[in-house]
Amino acid sequence: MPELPEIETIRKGLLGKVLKKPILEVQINNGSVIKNGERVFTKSLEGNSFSDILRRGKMLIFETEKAIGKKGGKKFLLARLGMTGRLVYFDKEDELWGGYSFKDKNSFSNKHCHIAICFEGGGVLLFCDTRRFGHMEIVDEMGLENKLKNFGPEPLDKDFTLKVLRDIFDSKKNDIKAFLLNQKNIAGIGNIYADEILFDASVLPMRRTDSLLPQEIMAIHKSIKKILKKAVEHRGTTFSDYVDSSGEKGDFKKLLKVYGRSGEKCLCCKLEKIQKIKLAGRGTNFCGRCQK
DNA sequence: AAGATTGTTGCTTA
DNA sequence: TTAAGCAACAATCT
Repeated sequence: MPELPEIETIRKGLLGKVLKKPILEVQINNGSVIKNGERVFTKSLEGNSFSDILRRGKMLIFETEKAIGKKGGKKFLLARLGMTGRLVYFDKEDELWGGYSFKDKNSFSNKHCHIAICFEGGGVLLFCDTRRFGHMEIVDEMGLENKLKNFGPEPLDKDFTLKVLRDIFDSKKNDIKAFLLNQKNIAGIGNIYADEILFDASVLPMRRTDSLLPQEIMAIHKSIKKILKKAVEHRGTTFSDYVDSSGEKGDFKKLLKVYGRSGEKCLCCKLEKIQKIKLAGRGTNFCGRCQK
């Protein structure tokens, strides 16, 4: 599942590949992944280029160079990858991991490849998504502002202090697992890292937020920073589908301590087996001995 | 062959 | 007004 570390890895990879390159054409294989009309989408991109790529939580923001359209103002391409979305870039002559290719007009190699953005010089950015939870969307500055309102703070920013986290906890009463998954509280944490963070902080996922002791909140704050930072350094986790913009897998899977390890022995106490329950509608893995 | 997989939204309820 | 809880979505794998 692409979460903050995976999206950040994709962002950094694409920065060196697509910036400032003129977009020659946009090919659409399956328009249902585009929230705009296909014409608006294509018109906003063709003849334009990307001047920067930003990230907010799990959302990628491609800033375009030129203002296009009567109203004026720059447009932004928003990309959300959902569960199985991929954004892969390759030059025409390259063979790509997973067997994707895009050689000529309307020749998508794979039915799960939905959009191809073709650059001058032969480079192609492909948006693929088997389960189609992902979306792409063109917004103007107002639209972008509205989207950004839905996100809590960026957990790896310096501004995300212990005090900030404490303030977000105020008036919340759900379990800590659901709290971490809610993008309005903190941006970018998904199911894998929520479980890993809580294991690292030695806090049980079903604990109510209003029952947490000050030192437990401190531990959670520390673990959020630690786990996400380490996962970014390892270029994310590939559990099933995730690959980066070059088609490479992430390296963090070998450092997972609870996610995907239910029934196996806890790596910390080496006694208890990792349990799996359902919380906030999601599979939730934890050690009943190490987490309190 | 039914059930599990998860990010996000939108609806209902408190 | 704000938060919690949950179903729905989509396709594939076990």
